[in-house]
Amino acid sequence: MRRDIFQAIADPTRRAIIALIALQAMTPNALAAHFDTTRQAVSKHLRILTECELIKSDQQGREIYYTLDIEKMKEIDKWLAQFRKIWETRFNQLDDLLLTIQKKGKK
Amino acid sequence: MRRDIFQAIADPTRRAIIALIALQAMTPNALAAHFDTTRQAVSKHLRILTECELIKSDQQGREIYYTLDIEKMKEIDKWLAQFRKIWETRFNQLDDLLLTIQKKGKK
DNA sequence: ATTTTGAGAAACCAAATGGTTGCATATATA
DNA sequence: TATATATGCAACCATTTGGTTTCTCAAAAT
Repeated sequence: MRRDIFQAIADPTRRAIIALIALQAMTPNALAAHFDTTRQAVSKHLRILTECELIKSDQQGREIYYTLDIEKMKEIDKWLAQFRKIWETRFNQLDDLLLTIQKKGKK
Repeated sequence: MRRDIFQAIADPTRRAIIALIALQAMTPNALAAHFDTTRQAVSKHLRILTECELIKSDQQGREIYYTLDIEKMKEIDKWLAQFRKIWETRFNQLDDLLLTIQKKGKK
């Protein structure tokens, strides 16, 4: 049973859940209303998200509010950093190329 | 058969493949040498990565070089943007808080 | 006190996943 | 020309995944 952020965000429903609770804490019932699945299925997604610490739960009476742990989301960003370095370099290369073309046009 | 970038990067072997060919184009054989699996298994990963357009192939004789399509990687970054907005705001809030504490200490 | 509501856990199921082995094919090399 | 190498594809398999239904439990509401 792999349980890392990348596996967690692989499922579209889980990505939608993340996007929803990023805006405000929500209960499983309220979340389930947004999807074409049972509350139990949503609960399973919440368990997976909890296990990889992307979300936290906060019980209030018989309701449980789930909130996003934005810090954990940064881990995806961290992994992306190595590639961002590349695409920024490429962008600069394109920039240089455009500059060269411009110079040639002027002379 | 879902086939999107998020599902593609869910597998650790595929993430490793992406990281490797980000540095330089590689053949399936060369890639397989880095993992504890058969070349065929790596080939299947390459097919999945190709299907979601994260990589491109470039045949040279009997060898096939695979390269990363860095543009596609930006799509992950685009999805992250909505959350980056949040964590930057939170960071600013913390910043404001620290500033307030500092001011209180001085008066 | 009884009923309703919100939620998680267990048992089950079909489909997807990641791997293997064996095979076919095209390109290099002897 | 015969052989070795690089690759992709198909068939198969065990495990994981995402869903369902049923059940239990605790907290509100009646």
